[in-house]
Amino acid sequence: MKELTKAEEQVMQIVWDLKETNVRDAITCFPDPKPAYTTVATVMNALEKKGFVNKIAQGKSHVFSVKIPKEDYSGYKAGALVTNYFNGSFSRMASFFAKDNKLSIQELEEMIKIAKREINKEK
Amino acid sequence: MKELTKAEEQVMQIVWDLKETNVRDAITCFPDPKPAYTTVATVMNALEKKGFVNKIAQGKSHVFSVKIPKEDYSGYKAGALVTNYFNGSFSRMASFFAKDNKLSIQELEEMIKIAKREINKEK
DNA sequence: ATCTTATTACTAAAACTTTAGTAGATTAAT
DNA sequence: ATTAATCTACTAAAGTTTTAGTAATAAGAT
Repeated sequence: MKELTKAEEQVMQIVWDLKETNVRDAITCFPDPKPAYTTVATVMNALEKKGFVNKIAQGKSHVFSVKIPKEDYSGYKAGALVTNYFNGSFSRMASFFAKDNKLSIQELEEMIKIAKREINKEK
Repeated sequence: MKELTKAEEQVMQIVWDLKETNVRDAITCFPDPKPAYTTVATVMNALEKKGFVNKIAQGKSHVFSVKIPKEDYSGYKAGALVTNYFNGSFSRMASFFAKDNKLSIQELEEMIKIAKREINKEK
């Protein structure tokens, strides 16, 4: 999996959001001050070259659509984070979040449910 | 919290590991081909400027020691990941890991324990 | 058909990151 | 005290990323 740079990631988040978009529409999703048209176009082309989006001619412009789903990249990034910052242990990360009160009761209960469901799957 | 660049992060991981170190010792932790002495020294100084390490003269050289604990930066990175890739929901991330069979039974049980402990804390 | 507007491909300037050299200072050895 | 080795501060080249301009092209309006 190729890495995205900051700028590429920002544009890619918009593509993931919209599923598909042309340059003009993508720009409207940027906070002010909005980047130049050609800036976004350049990044879009980089995303295509890296295989993250498809580029299809449509009318006088191009439509860029998701090629690598957000989930794929999320998984890649999450895996790297756990490896580099939590000794490869997910529960270590969970414990970190829990300690910091970053998790609501609801989220904790949801986590228990998920964990139990997975444990039963294995049996 | 300031962001670390790739090179800075690599050096910082070594400092976190060793707690404190001079440039020469840090270099031994690099895989071959090892970077030049001055390269590591430059990055160390950048880390000091960013407030991640302390720099103390000791004998003819300097000792760099952890100033921002790994946990602080880990938390920052994990928070950003959850925000940007899991809709701000940690349990969504947990579920993602669980589905992918990236979690062992042991880890899942550990997670349940952690969650239960936290839930009881709140009562 | 000409003019205007939108889009793209190509290019490049500006900013940032990485890597390391050089000169000078400090220490250690003889 | 001269020499050798090590370290730092400063500087800068090389590489990468970000941003956007310019020229060419295509579409739409009158």
